[in-house]
Amino acid sequence: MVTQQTFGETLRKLREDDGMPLRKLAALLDIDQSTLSKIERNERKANPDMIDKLSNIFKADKKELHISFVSDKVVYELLDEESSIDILKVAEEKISYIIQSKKKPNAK
Amino acid sequence: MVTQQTFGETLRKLREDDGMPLRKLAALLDIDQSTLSKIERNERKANPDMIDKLSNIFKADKKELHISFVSDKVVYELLDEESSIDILKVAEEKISYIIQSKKKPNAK
DNA sequence: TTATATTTGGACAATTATTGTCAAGACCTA
DNA sequence: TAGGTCTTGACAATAATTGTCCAAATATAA
Repeated sequence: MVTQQTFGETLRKLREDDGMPLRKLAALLDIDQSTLSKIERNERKANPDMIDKLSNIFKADKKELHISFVSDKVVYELLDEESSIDILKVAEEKISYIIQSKKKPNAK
Repeated sequence: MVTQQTFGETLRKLREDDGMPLRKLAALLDIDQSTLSKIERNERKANPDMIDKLSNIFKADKKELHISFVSDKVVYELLDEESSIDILKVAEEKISYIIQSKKKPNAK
């Protein structure tokens, strides 16, 4: 398994592997270059709209980018938590339960 | 394993099992009763300060309440997501990686 | 060195989200 | 009806997020 990196790190790698300057990518994404710089260094959260554009520009898998993006938000929320792994387990149970109830809506 | 319930549902159960009216619990927590009503029905997020008070009032396990509270926030963030389980897995990997790097700060 | 390109930092207003509060309405039980 | 309980919706105050600008810093090349 690949060592997990943040969305920003992923983005920076995509861009640098492509040899594209930050300034140009920012223009393509129609955002300020300082904003993009901050996103790549995890100082700011990305905008979900970016994902579609990024996957087109760099021919990257859209779903992977999306998962990387949202999981970053989750991690950010748990950074100061002690029991973060336990919290994720419980969150997973809750979500599984919600998904299940959607499938069998008449279950009590 | 107990079927997972939301923080609000847990709270309402604690209160009703105790036979305490919402109005009174709101007073003990020093919040408006309409706010508490909304929290119990998951219309609003609870304030983390509530957890200490609740564990004292109902002699409930503070850590469990805390995990229930934070995991709710995570679930809320993933409600509209399709790949929520995948996202949680990735989030867990990222956090494990972060925890690990804290233990061995000189690892590359 | 100088010149040029690139990236980062900090401040700021504008927008959006969250929070606490209130009062009225709905619900229930006697 | 009356009394207690809970819910609803609206609102202002506060806090968080977002996008933008421009100067400072860093890197690259000549």
